[in-house]
Amino acid sequence: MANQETEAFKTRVLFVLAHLEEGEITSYGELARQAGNARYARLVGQILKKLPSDTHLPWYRVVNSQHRISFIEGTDAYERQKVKLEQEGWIVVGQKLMQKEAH
DNA sequence: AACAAGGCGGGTC
DNA sequence: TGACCCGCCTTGT
Repeated sequence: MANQETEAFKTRVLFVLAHLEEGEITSYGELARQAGNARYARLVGQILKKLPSDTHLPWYRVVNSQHRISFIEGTDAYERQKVKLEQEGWIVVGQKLMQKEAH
């Protein structure tokens, strides 16, 4: 993938991310797909990882395809994401994310 | 230059 | 359900 293309891809990823609404979640693969390259899920992870810690972007609305938080359970990052999601109506059952009201 | 590791995903057994 | 493997691309060493 050419450098220029990579940049464009990143830009689209951030754009899609910025437009996720409260309570909505997506996966790395899905985000990659929406940004135009379904097979760059890993790249999405790297992009999110590099976001500034004070970013306003909803990085926490991105989970993996099994609907699980990708950080290792118990780590700070994991807890931060969990808290954020819980504030938006999600709960962690077992390791899986589920909506609080629906069922 | 070579290799390992990553906030992954899909498929198989 | 869980443990693998394999493809993907970028980054770090």
